[in-house]
Amino acid sequence: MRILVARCTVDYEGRLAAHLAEAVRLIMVKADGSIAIHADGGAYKPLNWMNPPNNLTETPERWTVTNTRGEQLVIELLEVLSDVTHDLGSDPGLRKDGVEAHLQELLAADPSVLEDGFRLVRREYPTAVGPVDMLCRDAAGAAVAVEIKRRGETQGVEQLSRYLEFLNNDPALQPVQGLFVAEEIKPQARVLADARGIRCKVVDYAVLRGDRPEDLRLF
Amino acid sequence: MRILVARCTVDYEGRLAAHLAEAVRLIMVKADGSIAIHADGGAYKPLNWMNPPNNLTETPERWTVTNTRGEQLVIELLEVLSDVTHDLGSDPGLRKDGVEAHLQELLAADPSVLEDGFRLVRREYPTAVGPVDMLCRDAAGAAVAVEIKRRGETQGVEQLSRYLEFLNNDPALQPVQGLFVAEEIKPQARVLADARGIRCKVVDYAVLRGDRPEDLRLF
DNA sequence: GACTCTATCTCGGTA
DNA sequence: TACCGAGGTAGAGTC
Repeated sequence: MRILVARCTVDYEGRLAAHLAEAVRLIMVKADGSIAIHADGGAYKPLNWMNPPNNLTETPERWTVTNTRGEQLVIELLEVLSDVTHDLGSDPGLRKDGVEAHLQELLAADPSVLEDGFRLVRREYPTAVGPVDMLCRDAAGAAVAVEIKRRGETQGVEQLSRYLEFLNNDPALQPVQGLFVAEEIKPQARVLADARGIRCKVVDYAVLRGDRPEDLRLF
Repeated sequence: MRILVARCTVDYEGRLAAHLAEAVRLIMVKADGSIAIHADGGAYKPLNWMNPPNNLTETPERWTVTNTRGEQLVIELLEVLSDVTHDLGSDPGLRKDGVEAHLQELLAADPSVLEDGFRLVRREYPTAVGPVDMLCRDAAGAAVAVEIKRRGETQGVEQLSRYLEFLNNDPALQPVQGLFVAEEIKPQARVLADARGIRCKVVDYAVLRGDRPEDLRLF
């Protein structure tokens, strides 16, 4: 990884046009050829960047970075304050716990959490417009399509609506109800779900995993 | 900005749990207190990060970063290869041209571009499921809900469908037609719009802005 | 390669 | 502050 600190201006032409006026910034060139330009604020996003693969043409005053999609980044170097290179080696990568996939696994393992008497028919139940996260039968034997999200937004309700539209064309299943499950459900998503006759259920990943019994959450 | 290159392990506990095994990485500490940890690949995303405001507790072997939302990042420093600090000063920021907002402004300024006789009722017209980009009346006085995108995809059509569903419940407006406007409309989006009775209109930002007259685009 | 969906999305706007 | 939507979304998985 090459780390440059320099007073510079930057121009990007590609999916849109963007310009950075003169200032001191960090320019990171990674082993895969990617380039990122950071200011001294905002943890996550570089001001400008180019994803690999890139072609870098370098002169002392100007770097021109192009890629195969017709995007171009031009860095005018007015003053280089530092220019160092470190060999970082490869990274073992990030291990995560608590994403939507884990939520799905826990709910599939015990669907009765969603409602008494629920039993799982199939995970990733296929429809013509994509797979439903879970298809269940309730205590009365009626089919229920379950869509699971970490954050419940209107988009997820739309997704479930589409699945229900198709599932309700299957004589072996119909009528199919909808259940929208998330750790957090936004007001607009709830309004839309109500309008579509879809029920909502909020769950807690930590509780499902058994870390914190439900009654302890009162504190 | 402080730039550390170090062999380290990292643990994050917050919106989810994540772990990074031992490796050499770049640790960036910005003036606003934000922290980002980068590997030598992937231009954009740090492996781990903490957004400001943060509280950083530092010992030679361990950094503990916490914020007000109960998130915590712990960095175990096994070997520090470099530790430098640069004063970058403030950044004038990024100027962008060609985003959706600019498209909206130009169309709001002259809705007749969309169709002869169109006049604007209101931008960001509110509904229970979110605001429509523009509500217009056509030459005959009929209401038209307009959704504007840079890239027209099925999602945008779904969005407009949702608005229309609710707008058509308003006796003062109904019947409300839909018009989907974008610089580029994907085939699938067009098919879906047709199926929903929504009209499509392709516009060109440069032409609207007046840079390039329509007839010059033939070359 | 194109399409789909998630994300510790980030970031900006607004009520 | 919370909510909403755009983004050069990026990045991962699937077909």
